[in-house]
Parts: sequence; C-alpha cells; structure tokens
Amino acid sequence: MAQNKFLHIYEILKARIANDYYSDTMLLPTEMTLVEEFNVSRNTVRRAIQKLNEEGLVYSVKGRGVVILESTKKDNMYVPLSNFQGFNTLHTNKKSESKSIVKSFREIIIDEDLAERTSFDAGETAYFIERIRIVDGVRVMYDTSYFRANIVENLTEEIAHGSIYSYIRETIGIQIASAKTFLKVETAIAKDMEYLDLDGNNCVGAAENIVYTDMGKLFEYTEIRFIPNKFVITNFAQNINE
Amino acid sequence: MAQNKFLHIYEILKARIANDYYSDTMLLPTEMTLVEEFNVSRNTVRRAIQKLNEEGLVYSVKGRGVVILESTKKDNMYVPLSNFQGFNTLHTNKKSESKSIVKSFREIIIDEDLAERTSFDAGETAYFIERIRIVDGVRVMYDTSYFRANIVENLTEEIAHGSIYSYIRETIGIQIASAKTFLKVETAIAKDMEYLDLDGNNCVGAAENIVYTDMGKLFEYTEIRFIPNKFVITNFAQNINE
DNA sequence: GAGTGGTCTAGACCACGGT
DNA sequence: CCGTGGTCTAGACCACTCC
Repeated sequence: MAQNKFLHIYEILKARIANDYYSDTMLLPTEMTLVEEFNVSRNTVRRAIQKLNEEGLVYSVKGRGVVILESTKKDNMYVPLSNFQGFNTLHTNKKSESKSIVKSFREIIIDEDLAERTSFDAGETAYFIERIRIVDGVRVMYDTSYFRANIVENLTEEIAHGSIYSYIRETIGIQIASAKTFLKVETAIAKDMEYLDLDGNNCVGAAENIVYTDMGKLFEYTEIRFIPNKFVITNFAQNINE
Repeated sequence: MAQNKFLHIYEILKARIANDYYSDTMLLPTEMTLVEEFNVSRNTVRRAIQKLNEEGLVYSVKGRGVVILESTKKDNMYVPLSNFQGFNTLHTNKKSESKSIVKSFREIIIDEDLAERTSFDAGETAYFIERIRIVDGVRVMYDTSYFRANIVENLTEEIAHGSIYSYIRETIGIQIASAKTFLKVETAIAKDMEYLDLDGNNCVGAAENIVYTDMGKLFEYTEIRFIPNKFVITNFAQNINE
C-alpha cells in the first residue's frame, strides 16, 4: 500500500497499461474520469499521469487526451547492475557472481590538473581510490574515484573494500542528493588494458560521475571505464520538437 | 517574456543561481518568500523549483530548504550536435562543417528477425535507410533507420537527403511525441569499418532509438553507430538513495 | 516549537483537438 | 461547439530539519 495517493494511482495505472486493460482506446481515461474513480483531486491524478509521462509510458496531448505508447520488446530486456546508477547489464537469465577488488587507496593533494577534472579546489586533500569490478570472473569495469577528505572523513582501505556509500550514509550521516553523468566511448589507454579483460577490443566506455551531498557540496568525482558489449545505458527523451 | 509564470520564475531563479546571487546561503529563498516576491501561488513557485531540480541545479530537502548545488567546470563544456537528441560533441571553438549522405534507401518487408529488433510487426512494409554523417571531412556516425510505411507514407530518397523529420511534421502532419534510447559500446563489425573513419579503433558507440508519434504509434527504429572520442552523452540522476 | 518543503483539495480560466 | 489537458489560485494538513 503506497502512502502517497498519487503514487498509488500511478502504480494502478501502470499495471493497467501493462495488462492491456486500456488497450482498446489507446487513451487513458480522462483526468475527470480518474478523479471520480479514485475520489481524489484533479491535481493528484495529474501527478500520477506526469510520472507515467516521465517514464515514457504515455504522452499527454492537450485537447485530445493521454496517449498510451505502444510497448516494445525491449521494455523488460535489461537488468540493473548493483550500485551503478543508470547502468544495466545485458539480459542474462543466470545469476552472476560479482566482486570487487581495491587496486589503489591513498590520500592525495589536488593539483591544478585534478582541480580542472574533478571541480575540487586545488590544494585540498582527497582520497584516491581505484577499484576493479569482476563479474563471473571477467574484469568488466574499474572506477577511479576522488572523495573530498573534508567531507568523507577517515575513509580507510577497509571501508573501500565494502560499500563506501553505506559508510557515508550510515556512519558519517551524509545524505546523497544527486549525480550528473557524462558518457563517452574512448580509445583504450595502457591502464585500461592492464585493469580490464578487453578481449581484443581497443576501446572502453567511459562515464564521468559527479555526486553531491544533500548540503549541495560536491563530494565525489568518479570515472568509470568499462568493457564493450556488456552494459546498456537507458535514456528517455520527451518533447523532441523543440 | 515567457508566457507561463512558472517558466518565467524558473528562468529568473536559474539566472540568479548562475550569477551567484544566492551563493551566500547555498539555499534558495523559501517558497513563501518567493510567493511574495513574484505574487504567485505557492504551486507556481513549486513548479519552477521542480524544474531546477530536474536539471540538477538544486536539490530540495524537506524541512531544510532548496539547496543550491555547487557548479562544476563541466557545466558548459559541451556543444549540442545538430539533430541528434542527447548527443553532444566534445567542445570545440571552431565551427564545424557537417553533411550527410544517403547510403541505402529501399522498401523492405519486416521479417521475424527485424520484428524482434524493431518491435514492428512481421510482414509489414517499412523504409530502410542508411545515412552517413560527415563532420569536418570525418565520417563520425551512420544510422540505420526503419520507418513504418503505413505511417510515414511516400517517403523518397530525395526526402531522405534532407530532413525526414521536417517531411513528417510538415507534409504528413504527424507530431513526434517522445523517444527511448538505449546505449552501448560494441565491437566494430564489418559495416562499421566500411562506413566510419575508425582510425584504428575496433569499437563503436551504438545507440538504439525508438520514436513515437503523438498518436502513440511507434514509427521509427534507428540504430546509430558512432566513432570513439567524439561524442558525449549527458545524463542526470536524482534520488540515488532508493 | 518554529519553519521548511511534500501532499492534497476544490475551485477557476485558458488553449487546443476533434466534430 | 464541447471536451480535453495546461496553468494557476488559495487555502489546508503533514513530515521533516534545526534549534
């Protein structure tokens, strides 16, 4: 039972779309109809529908109604991979064994060059961590992280072996707000060859990740580099007509 | 002058954040303060703030306020590339010359295999189009498109040389609703070698694009394959704590 | 306890689509 | 023209943060 009314309605509508309950018309019932069915205000119905729009399940057209988008065969094709936000592994039915090893862990001083890349201040202290992630025996990705030492205090290699985010949330008590990601395909460098099972490929996927605390402070800069043919990143764009 | 009040307020707040007008506190004024300043209802202020949240400029915390996120050096680093939604070229100051050539154009019947990939129906007719995009003399990407013939009627090679989307919008009168994108890094296949200036790289970026009309009909499936080191895809995730 | 953002209500008018 | 979704208002109560 969802606490929020609008989330509850959103879930019901989503299930009905998935079950083809509304498929005859290709339109959702009108907002006023849903207001009467659920006995809520129009605003609440609109918030539920807005969420469906954000997920790309429907498309609202002024004057006509809320159009249900045709389903595709790809809708349930991908499986989320552990912590990595936005990353999904290619579909597999079998369960995967995954573990990670800490390759480097040390404190560093941010120099001019790193200040440019991480948006930290030159001269401040940061933790530098390299970790390799291994799935089913294959080294599929590694990430190079910089954590601001004045925010993530007393980080140790032990903690890096487990979940740094759990430590940040539970021990330090910082809430994580949001992250920005930039994605590229790049020619592999020596370190990629060394850390990854590239299997003949000479390129990697590269994702830059910038993460904020809920105080608005940038506290982590991470570059993830991953092997080809293993990950899918999904995205959804609306209102292509400018 | 923006027509909508909430968009107008959003733009003002965005400008103030960019100008460090609010930087002292790291918090936006409270909703009630903004209600008084702009003489609008609280809902309108909230919609403006919601948009700032969606763009990753601020982060709202219940009980505390609207936190302004630190700016990063990457915020204005990338330049959008023509039509390709979500794609951005790496920053360059010089203007680029770009053109595209149509490599293939024909009508085909969707077979079982294509039905699986495109989510079209097996047996229906579609236009098959391959186009290569050349920027500053370098073949940087090519896309393989399938358009449903019963929606995009009378498509010709001439039209494909120009803008198919202009034809769809202006001549056919169909509005485009939204698109889903799936992104991967893949080992290059023979056709990639043939169509792209891979310059020694043996991988490509691959983006699948599924596009809908505003009637909810899937009408285009396109696979874009692009060379490494040239494009950036930006993404923004919120509420990482599940 | 005071103040914040999150949710929700019950109205109103407008712009657009389809007829 | 009618009905649709889009915008906006003016209230209310709640959950949370911070002192």
